[in-house]
Amino acid sequence: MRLTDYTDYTLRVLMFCALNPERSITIAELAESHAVSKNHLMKIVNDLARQGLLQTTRGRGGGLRLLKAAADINIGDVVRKSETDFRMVECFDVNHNACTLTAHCQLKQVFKTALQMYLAELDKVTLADITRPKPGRTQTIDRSISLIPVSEIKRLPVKKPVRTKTALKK
Amino acid sequence: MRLTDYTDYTLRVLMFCALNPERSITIAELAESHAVSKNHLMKIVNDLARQGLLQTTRGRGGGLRLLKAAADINIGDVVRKSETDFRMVECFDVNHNACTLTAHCQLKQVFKTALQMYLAELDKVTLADITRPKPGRTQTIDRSISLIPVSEIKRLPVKKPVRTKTALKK
DNA sequence: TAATTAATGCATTCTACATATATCTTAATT
DNA sequence: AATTAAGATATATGTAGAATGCATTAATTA
Repeated sequence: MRLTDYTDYTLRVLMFCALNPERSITIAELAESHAVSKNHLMKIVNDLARQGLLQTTRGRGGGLRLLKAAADINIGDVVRKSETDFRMVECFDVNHNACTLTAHCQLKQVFKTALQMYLAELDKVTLADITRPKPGRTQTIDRSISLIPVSEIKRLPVKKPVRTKTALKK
Repeated sequence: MRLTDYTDYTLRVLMFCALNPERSITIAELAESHAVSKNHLMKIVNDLARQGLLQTTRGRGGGLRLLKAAADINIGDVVRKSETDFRMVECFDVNHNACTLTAHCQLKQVFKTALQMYLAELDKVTLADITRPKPGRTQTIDRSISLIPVSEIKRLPVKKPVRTKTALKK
């Protein structure tokens, strides 16, 4: 179960803008800072603009700007819109009443509820919440997000090997 | 955000066994009933056996049997073990303290909590819960799970088109 | 009008998941 | 003993969706 990088970058774009509200951000700048392809970011930025979250201006001096206050941008909403689907269990569909007899539909309900809990948690958070510097630290002057290159991240041993499971993990 | 079919089938195998506790289930039977490849199911069954959930016996008359009471099999545990990873946001890792300065790590925390909520919901449910026939219905005699073929399911218009988003969905 | 920036569409690559093939082991029946 | 029915294991192939890349167009401003 994972979210796409697309969603990840979507959030980063928003955060970057929220952290630099006084100026216009270019896609090129984001691309360099996050070590992602400009093209990929363009789609993301474009989607966000269509959603009314970003103002984009072309031409010299152009770039991106948040159209809403960070406190009015809900993370749950953003994730819901950037993920393509939330398919949990691929079970039966309406046109078969077989499922009313089997217990299987109860499973469906279980996952539905779990998903709701997940999203409800994200709904509690706004962009402002996650771009507020943590308390108990002297506020940094430059608030641009500094990130390690994605290329490096991918090499970190975060992921479990693969589904080999030749040996029973104790 | 989605779960794999692997997890889906894992649950179905367990449910099938739970619904037919009195007899031995063969992989061939499961494969036919669920319209999935035998090979795929074999891996699943094998994993479940390694986890100590299933007893498998080879040879004529062999098959599968649950090793634990359905009420003692927790859905959260099953899902945790069958999914390969739960990566939400691909952000920084320990060896970079940069993240302590940025707000980004707060995002990480948000997703971590959301995931916990999700799994906590599944932890409330056991295999017995989801194989208990719904109340308010005469209990069916044959309790084998009847499923429509996966091939058909896949054709149902459950999924959102794709991420085209050429037009702003209102 | 030249330079800078985003918009768009299409093509390509990559990867995890799903499926297939083949061979081996174990056990029961005859 | 031979045969058949079952699972075990390893390897290979197919595939859908995500991630990138490339090329062209449109808008804006100096």
